[in-house]
Amino acid sequence: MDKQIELAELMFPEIKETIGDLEAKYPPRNLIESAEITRFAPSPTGYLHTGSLFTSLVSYYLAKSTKGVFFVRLEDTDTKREIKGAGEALIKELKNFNIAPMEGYGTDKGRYAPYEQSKRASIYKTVIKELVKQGLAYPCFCTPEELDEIRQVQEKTKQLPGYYGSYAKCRYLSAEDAIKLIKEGKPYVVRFRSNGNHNNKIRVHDEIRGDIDISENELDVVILKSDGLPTYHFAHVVDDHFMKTTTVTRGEEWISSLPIHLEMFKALKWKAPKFAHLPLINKLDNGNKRKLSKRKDPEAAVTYFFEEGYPPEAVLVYLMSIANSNFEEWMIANKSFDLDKFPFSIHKMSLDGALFDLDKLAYFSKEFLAHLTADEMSKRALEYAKKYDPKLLALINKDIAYFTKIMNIERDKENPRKDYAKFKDIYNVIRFFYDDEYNEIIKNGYPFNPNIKKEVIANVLTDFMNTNDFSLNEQDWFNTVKVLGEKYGFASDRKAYKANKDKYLGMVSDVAEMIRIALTGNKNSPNLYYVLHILPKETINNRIKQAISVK
RNA sequence: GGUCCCAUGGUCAAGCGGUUCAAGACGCAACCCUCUCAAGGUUGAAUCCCGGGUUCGAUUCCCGGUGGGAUCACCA
Repeated sequence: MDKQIELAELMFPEIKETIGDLEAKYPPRNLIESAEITRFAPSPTGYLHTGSLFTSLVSYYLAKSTKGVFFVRLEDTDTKREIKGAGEALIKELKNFNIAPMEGYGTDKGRYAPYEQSKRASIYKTVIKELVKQGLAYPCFCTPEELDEIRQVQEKTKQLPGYYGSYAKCRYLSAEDAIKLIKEGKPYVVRFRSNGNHNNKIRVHDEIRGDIDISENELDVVILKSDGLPTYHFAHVVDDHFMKTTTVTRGEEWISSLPIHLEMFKALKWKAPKFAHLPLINKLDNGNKRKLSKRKDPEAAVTYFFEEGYPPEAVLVYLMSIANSNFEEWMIANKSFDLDKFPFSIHKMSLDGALFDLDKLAYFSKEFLAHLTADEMSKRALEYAKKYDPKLLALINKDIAYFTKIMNIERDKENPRKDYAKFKDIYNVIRFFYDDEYNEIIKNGYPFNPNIKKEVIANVLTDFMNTNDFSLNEQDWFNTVKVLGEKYGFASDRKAYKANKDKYLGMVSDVAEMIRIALTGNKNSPNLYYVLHILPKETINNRIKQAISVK
């Protein structure tokens, strides 16, 4: 036993604290019993993943709905894959979605600091030192080649792969031999000594899946890498213990390593937190469902939503509709997009992974954008354009009041227009309002109906230009269009036209189309009445003249 | 391949042994409305993976199969 202590001292001479000291340093939280402490623990290896956003959303609202705490911890122990600045970017993106951590990394709050694992090395070592003393962890000197060999043998003989039992050579090394090897300067990792048996089944409870039967862990997993940093398995156990996490929320892919974590909690005599393994968000690929992949799917990174100009609120609402399917009905019943008011329940989570549905996102997004005021819409569009859409920005910058007027078209109605699912859509819909863009649109001609004679079109448009009354309300104005049409042989309504097609050149919709094409260069546009009231009168006349002259 | 998870329409899903002709939403189709479009309204097509049990009765419970997913690193 003395030898064990000697070994531990040799491995961690700088560590003077004990686990007891740490317990004193990180006392229990002072919260009501039902409060859930959740966390988001990303590694800074890239942009925020849509799946991570989903997990964060669930974690955040689990904490919020129980008056608990949602904190963020940076899992930056993989120095090889780490991308500089990714941690800050992750937080920024999270905050953009209004999922602001209440504590930890990215905030100035939290008494369980540090919240970056790279700064917690001494904590992990303190725990490992004690584990070594107790013989529950040991140094392993096996080389990658040796490990490879073991695996090959196991594969050939169809045995459970991994470092365990008789394959775990170093677990049988005496403390003396280990001391000798360390003194010789042999590089090593630290492994956890498992007492489990793969053939034993244990029943564990998952907050959203219920009971799961899994095999005990038998592997002597690495807990401290040769670079002195812990592996995920160990860091998770230590951090979630000392940070007092009550429910670990993470992706389903972690279920298979749950036995490892559970065994470590047990070995350390710590109470394990509850676990909630969330379904993965999938994507249909060639008829097969698969995990949303950062490499293949643009929507896997949340930056995609920013670039396209989906409002974060809509993304969140969509994600919530996946998390709690009753949310959608609640949202409709309460006419509210406010997730904070929704009674979220982790127990209503679906068990299998949803396919990411951009159509549905677009639907929520249209709803959301349509219910913004024109000023809000305009402001947000400007923010978006500044970052991602220079063409749109150029238009907005000409005259923001003009742009806001355009955004206001039929916005205050009971059923507002739903032209935009994302800010990226705006440019194409509204560019005809600007002369340069208009000229660009008509460069290749006007899409006038070839069945109507050019001079008829010219006559109608000229007459319209000379007689249009801008002071009328929408209904009265349109009646004047009907009258105008009748003057040139167009039926004033569909019924009349259908009843006697030979008698007419067309109907009022054909007249409206002429005006529309002259004014916008397009066959489609928002309600003409509003277009006429936004375009300057001079512009209207110029465009009509231009349309007539070009033919 | 071993292990684990999952299985209701194209998608998200209600359902939790017996009035449900199996909700609702998105999408799709048709029609209505309509100056076009975006909407809005109405209607419609479309689902319980298969096979055994248990039961008077299974979409619902159990078992097996099939299918899909996840995981098997000094990555998280």
